[in-house]
Amino acid sequence: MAQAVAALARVERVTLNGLAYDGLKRALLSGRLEPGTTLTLRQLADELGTSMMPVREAVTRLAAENALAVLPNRGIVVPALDANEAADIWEQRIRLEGDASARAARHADGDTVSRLRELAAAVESAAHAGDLHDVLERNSEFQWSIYRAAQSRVLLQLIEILRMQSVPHCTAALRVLIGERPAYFARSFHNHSALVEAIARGDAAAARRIKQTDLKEFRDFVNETHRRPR
Amino acid sequence: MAQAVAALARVERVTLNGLAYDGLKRALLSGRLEPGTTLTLRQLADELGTSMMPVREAVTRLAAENALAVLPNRGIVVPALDANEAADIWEQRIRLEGDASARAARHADGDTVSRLRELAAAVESAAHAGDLHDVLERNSEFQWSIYRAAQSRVLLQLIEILRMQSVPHCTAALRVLIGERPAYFARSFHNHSALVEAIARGDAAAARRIKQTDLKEFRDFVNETHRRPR
DNA sequence: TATAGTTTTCTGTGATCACAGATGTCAATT
DNA sequence: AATTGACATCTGTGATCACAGAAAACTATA
Repeated sequence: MAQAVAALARVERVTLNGLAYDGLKRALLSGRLEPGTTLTLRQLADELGTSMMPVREAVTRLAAENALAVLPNRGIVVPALDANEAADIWEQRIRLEGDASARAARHADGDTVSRLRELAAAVESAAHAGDLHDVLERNSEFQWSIYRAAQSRVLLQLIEILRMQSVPHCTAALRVLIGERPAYFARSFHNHSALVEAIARGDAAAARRIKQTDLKEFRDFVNETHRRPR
Repeated sequence: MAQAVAALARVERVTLNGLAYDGLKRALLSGRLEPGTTLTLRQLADELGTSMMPVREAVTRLAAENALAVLPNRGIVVPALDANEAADIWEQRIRLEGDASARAARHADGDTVSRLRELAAAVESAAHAGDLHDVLERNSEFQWSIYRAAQSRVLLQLIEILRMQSVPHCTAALRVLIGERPAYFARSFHNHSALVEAIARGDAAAARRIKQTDLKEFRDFVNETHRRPR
């Protein structure tokens, strides 16, 4: 009994280091940080109310994953991707997130499916309400729920790494698209419900295809935006 | 001119942190660390002749990549994989290392090909000489040269992450196999030269197929060994 | 007024120390 | 003799400080 309690208590050990890491990761994955944004350890430490130490380790971890870059004596920067790197990342994202969607279709049980339906509905209602920040937040929650449903730590790790590099590259384009191409989002929501239904009936091939089509469309929009003269 | 010198000097900035990271990464990728091996920060710091600080950051980075695991107050351990994780890693390794081989076939120039021929020959001669440590070392060098020839930072990053988790899982099996199944290695060398020749003639599909077959055979051997009662 | 040289400030890096939690040792107790 | 308790030792975590390098600001010079 005492052992069970201890096991529960040990589920997650909170460290300032981990807190800083999660915070930065969330900031990257949610698109709050764009390429070129510069940070400093002391500034981040002040924001967290801690010393530089925990922030340092968090930044080091993210730098190891190429999500941040540390400039010798000039701060920390969110790196920009060149065209080749971006293409490589898209290729792998499309494959891995397609894989994860297919696996989700194979592994998802009834509870997971109904949870996904709720999340997809939440995205759509947020879109109708016109709250763009809320749309992005809930959309992110929806997609990660699918990837978690794939029940593969490895897949999740690889997708996280690619997304942390990819999302900042997309956010500027995304902001433009939100203003100019609301039609794109409507289609994306249609894909969402089609994806959930494919998962619901265990159709792995369809789930992969829908997710990959969705990602490719998004990639093309992002590329188109980047090609524009500013 | 002074700028050129500065640019050269800036190519790589040596930090103790990076030194410790590279050292541990090499140890993991070369199979010198097996699952269950425990380390401590102070011990590693003593070995490097530095303070705990650089080692800490290196370990944190590797822990973020799931190559090491830090136990709260009980040291650092090389994690063991369960069957599901191992299967997932194999699946992704086979895909990504196949991708990399195919890309190497598309991108490799004459110099790279002749370098690969040399490295493949070096593996074979080390095998005939019977120096097992040397075989593994040169084999590793050969394979990474192919992956570098793929000219994709992203692919290389993902392969590194998967290999750091996978190699320790394989080493115990590998040691057994070296003793009992030398025939396996002979076949592996044949695959090596076939792979190099596929790359030389720019046959991406063949390069992928050969690499994937090679990896699958190795995976099957490792699994077979793990299934044995000890 | 423009430019070259100096200084000041800010950066990440590394060392040292204090601390709390977990483990293992050893003795006292039943 | 087995078990429980206290204690010593080990661990990673976090804070504080010193330092060298790079950029920026400032000053003196032409």
